[in-house]
Amino acid sequence: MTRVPTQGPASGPDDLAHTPRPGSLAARARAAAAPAPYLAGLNDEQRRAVEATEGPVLVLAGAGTGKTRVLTTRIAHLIATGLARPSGILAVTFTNKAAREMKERVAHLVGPAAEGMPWLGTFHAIGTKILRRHAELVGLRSDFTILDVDDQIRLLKQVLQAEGIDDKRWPARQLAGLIDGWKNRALTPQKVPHGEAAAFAHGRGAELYALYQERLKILNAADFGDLLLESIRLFQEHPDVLADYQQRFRYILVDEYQDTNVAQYLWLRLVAQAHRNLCCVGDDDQSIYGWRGAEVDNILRFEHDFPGATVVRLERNYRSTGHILAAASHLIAHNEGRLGKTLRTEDVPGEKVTITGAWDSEEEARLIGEEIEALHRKGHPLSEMAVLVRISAQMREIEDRFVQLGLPYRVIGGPRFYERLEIRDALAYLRCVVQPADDLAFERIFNTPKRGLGDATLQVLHAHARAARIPLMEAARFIVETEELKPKARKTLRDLLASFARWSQSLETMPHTELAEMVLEESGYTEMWQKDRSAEAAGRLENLKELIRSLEEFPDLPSFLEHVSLVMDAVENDTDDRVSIMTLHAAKGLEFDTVFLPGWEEGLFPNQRALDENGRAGLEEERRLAHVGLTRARRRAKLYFASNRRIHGLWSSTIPSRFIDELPEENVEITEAPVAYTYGSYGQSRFDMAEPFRSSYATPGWQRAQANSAGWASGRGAGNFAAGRVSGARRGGPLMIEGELVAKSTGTTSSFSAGDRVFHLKFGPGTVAAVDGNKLTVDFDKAGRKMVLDSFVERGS
DNA sequence: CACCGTGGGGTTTTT
DNA sequence: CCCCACGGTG
Repeated sequence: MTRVPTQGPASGPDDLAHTPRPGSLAARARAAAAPAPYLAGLNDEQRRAVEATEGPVLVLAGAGTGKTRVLTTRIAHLIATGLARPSGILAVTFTNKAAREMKERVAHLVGPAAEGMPWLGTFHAIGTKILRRHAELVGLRSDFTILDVDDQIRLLKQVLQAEGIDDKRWPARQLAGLIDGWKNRALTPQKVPHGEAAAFAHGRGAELYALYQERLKILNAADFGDLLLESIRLFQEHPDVLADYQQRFRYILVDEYQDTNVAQYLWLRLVAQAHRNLCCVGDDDQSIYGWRGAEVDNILRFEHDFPGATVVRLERNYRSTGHILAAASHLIAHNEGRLGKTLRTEDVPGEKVTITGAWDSEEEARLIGEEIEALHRKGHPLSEMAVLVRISAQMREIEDRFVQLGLPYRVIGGPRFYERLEIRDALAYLRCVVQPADDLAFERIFNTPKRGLGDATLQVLHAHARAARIPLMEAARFIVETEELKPKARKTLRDLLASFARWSQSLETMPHTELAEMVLEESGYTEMWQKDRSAEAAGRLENLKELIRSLEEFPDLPSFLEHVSLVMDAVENDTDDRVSIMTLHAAKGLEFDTVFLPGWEEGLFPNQRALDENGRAGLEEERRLAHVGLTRARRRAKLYFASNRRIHGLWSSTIPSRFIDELPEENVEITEAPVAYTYGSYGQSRFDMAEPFRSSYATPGWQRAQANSAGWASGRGAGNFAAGRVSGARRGGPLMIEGELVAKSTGTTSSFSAGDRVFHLKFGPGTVAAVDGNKLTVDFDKAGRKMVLDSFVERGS
């Protein structure tokens, strides 16, 4: 158990603040030793982390201990001392926001010298940059497209369909999840463990994964996982390329190391091998992305993986008051798998963490609203308050209440700008203009707005595209010259193709913002929303305008699209005074004066599913989440639990979270139970007991949770054995994704000649009258003379 | 081909 | 309870 001094005597005036007062002993000593201005104000450990430039370094930085400051100062130090040029430093973050922030802060410290830190960015951005330079070595072209999750699922659906797998029983989404997980662990299709592959479509998981990868290569596309996985493959298969980057990156820094997954770890290890100047900063107690493939083990094993590593612990917290820090530290001390840090603060004890029980979630929302209004009346800005929830579904009730109260709020996270329907449609148009071979983009918009081109038309396009191994739009160009489609569809499609050809031509001659506007206008996309009478339409039009506006910040369309596919968030400059509402996950890295934490109930938090699926590890991750939540607060942390909550529409009674039991008595204050609550005879907790603090695992909460999870487990997992292989679905050579029409043509030359007897699926038997490239004029026995594509006929008698 | 009704399923989320 | 995706109908 970690002991946390909450109000011990301050050890000296210098410890009270980041910056020693000028003239103080410490300041004078520092000035004498090394007058580098950027080092001023660092505490001893922070300074050690900055100055230990050589060899592997692990900085264990607890919440609020100045982690970003250490990273940025370290970069400044490397540049200022001449140890490295900006281009010789590799600095990796997880989010674009973190990358942006780091860039700004480095620039602030070292001025224009930091310009051009070309290798500061997210894992994925850096992976992309490297891949584009050597794309041909991994079977891509340098202009490969990056697929988002939507595209990925659409593509997988096609693969499943082609393989005759019922995507009801085996959803593409699920397969996408599996593949994602495999990629996170750097598993290529060949390396997927047999047992795991068996979990999908009767053991065909790995095979489908392989087929998906083939399709990606054909489309000249990479998904997010590939950005890393393919660069690993590049490094492994081309040691000369790897050696080049190893030499280039003299110093490597990694932020949020606890969030790295296996692929990222392998990638780092490859790149860091030569100089071994790898500095990882992280906090094992803030690892909350295990479900997404993050491996806490990476940080726990650092000293083992990089022998001789310097380990620096940053334990002085500059953010929270004593009570909050003590509560958070005691809570996290219940975890076993941790490196262990003892957070200290020299701040005042401050207010105790409050715990409030509500009758139901509605009352909980009401109490939070009232508290916020009370604080606001006392002069606390709303922007310094946040409500942090475990799952997004909790937000609506809170929002409803805030709306009723007229309390301004903003939801952080949620569907992001570039994920909105209208934005993705607009982007798909632009992708088609820039990259006519982008099949997934074309499919997305080819009937948006509705222009009468439906599934039937799409199937015809697909059939020819596959047979001829050409992109959809190219296939369409052939098809509109024949009579495969009904005249109406043919004309519509021809017009659409003509538009795209025109737009693509304007790429060179027209400013890209104007072009984008023109595309949306002429395609009828803008008009579609103008005509729409629904409530969202106006907002969508606004968003489209915003999209055009943001285009101005880029030199051309391709660089804009690259940015979008890697950076899914748009920068918010909302400076209004509003309360923030977000999930605990979204809150990592942020801080507020007052933090409201509703929903601390068994089943919700810790989340039942996390417990069911990951047992003890799941529980520990939930506890880290609780720790993250508490440590977001500077002055006030307010916990809530409800005795009744609606889960999937059904009311059920709930009991307080075991995490509440794990908070030390002396740091919390149980606020007056609201009247309604005393009527409830639900779930005993320490709130109605004489002796409140017993072992957590003996509480009714724990026992009930156990009972529940047993019940859940037994109710699951039956059935799933009937998918069967659809008979007749053939699988051919590597490029035969679908066992349909036999590929005979590569696009322009036909193997048919006049007089051949042929059979067409739609028109029946006939005789070839003339051949023009891949187009045939056929006299059909029943349908008369038609112009068709050779890929739609078979040799017949 | 478009619309509407039903049914199933429903953490957390970045890149 | 609420959102989505699919299947049937006009």
